[in-house]
Amino acid sequence: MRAPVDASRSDASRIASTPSHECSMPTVHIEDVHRHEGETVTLRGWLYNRRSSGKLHFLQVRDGSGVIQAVMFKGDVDEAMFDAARRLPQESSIIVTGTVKRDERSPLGYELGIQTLEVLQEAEEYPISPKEHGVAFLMENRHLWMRSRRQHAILRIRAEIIAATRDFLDGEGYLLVDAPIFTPAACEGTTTLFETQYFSRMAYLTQSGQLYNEAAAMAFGRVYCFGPTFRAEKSKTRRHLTEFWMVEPEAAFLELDGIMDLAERMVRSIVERVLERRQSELRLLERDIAPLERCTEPFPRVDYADAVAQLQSLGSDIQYGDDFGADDETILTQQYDTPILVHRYPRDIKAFYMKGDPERPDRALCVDMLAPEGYGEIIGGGQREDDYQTLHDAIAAHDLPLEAFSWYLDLRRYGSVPHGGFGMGIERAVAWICGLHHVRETIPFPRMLDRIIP
RNA sequence: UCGGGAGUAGCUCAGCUGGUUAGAGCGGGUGACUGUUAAUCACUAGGUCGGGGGUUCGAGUCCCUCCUCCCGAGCCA
Repeated sequence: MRAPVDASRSDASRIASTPSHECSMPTVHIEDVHRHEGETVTLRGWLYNRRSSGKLHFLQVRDGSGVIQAVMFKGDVDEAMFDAARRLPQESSIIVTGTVKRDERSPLGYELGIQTLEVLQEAEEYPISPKEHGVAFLMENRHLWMRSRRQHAILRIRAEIIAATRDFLDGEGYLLVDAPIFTPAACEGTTTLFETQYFSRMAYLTQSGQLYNEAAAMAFGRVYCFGPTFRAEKSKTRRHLTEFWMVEPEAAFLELDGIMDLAERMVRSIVERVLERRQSELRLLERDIAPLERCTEPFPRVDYADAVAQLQSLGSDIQYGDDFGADDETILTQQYDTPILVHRYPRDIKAFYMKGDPERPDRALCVDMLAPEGYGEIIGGGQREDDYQTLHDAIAAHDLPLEAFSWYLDLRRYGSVPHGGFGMGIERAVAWICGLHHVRETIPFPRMLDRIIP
């Protein structure tokens, strides 16, 4: 669909020299131009930036797959086209046809010698200029900020991490069985839930697919769910979103050591795949990849009590029984080169469904994976309580409504087995792997305490 | 929710102990330039100093209040 032409507006509408967007020349994506050296091709995209030098214009053209410099010589095109190109605003939508030329001066290695330029829409003055901007302004313009190189790199790595995660779990024999988003009650009593009207009653947005995953694991053995989760906590930190994506594998007959093995192998395979396929994106983000490359080494497994003792010797005032503060996590992970697995936290600070450690009854068979470089917890999981009466009592002790959990208790009545799993927060994993300061850039449209627009 | 910080041109910021007509760079517009890489150079337009109230001869500047955003804590993935 072409925008209506305003005859009074400009030269731009007059320079259209091709009758349609389906052009006679082969239309290619910028990421593929290296396969068309010497050929005349058509690119469709947007004007990323422009520089001029008298009788030639350098148009940076982007099409989502990459950016290429298209060069227009005054002698090669008619005067109206040359003049229109000179005044074409940033982010105008365009179709350019020209010859692909190898050029050592180009970062891409190739340039396009322009023969024709068609303007689909002359953009209004674009708010994001190729200069510095503040985070608040960029977040307000997130729908446009997505067009920038840096955001492309991050969101491509996000997609790679998601693909790598799914490929890993599929390869391990785990079946995708997604959990619902509307839920009747809390999965974990502690966290604040978003309420929503569900016809004549209230419902809540899920904060974890785990309970449903346990049902699926009893049906299929090894399963995972992958979807958005919601936390209505008033957390304002660089690690928190109110809507975030989580992948949660869960398996029957999987006990704590197996859970830790699975988490470690999964994270390693994700990191290796990003290092293998997203080198250029990591480079653009100026990510130091040395810490990522060390993830091929085994991840240390640290007992909670040993971690507390270690923290105390490093000057923390943490006491046995406390959860780690943000500083504690940072100090602890700085002692290691790889992610670490901290296991067997006190039961009192963990959710009701965690299974107790038979050897140390005050502790749970649970594990958190803490990323290095101060990125904190990226995985939390553990073995689930599989005894009917113990679970029943735990639900009651946490003041949770038993009737809402009757189906969950059924899983302990009909062939209960030891089982467990974990959840990995996608955005935290992306922030760590990309080396970002804040998770808000790791998701296309972040939802935070004070931001729901755009 | 608590503790700190910030709101001045489209953007990034300067503006001193209150003083006359509020500045710069970038971006926009106009012009110059045949290899620019956040191009450069010249000229030019652009402001309810976050909103409201107060103190004062006089407020961008001081006080009160509200709003928005940033950083950190708690909680968590």
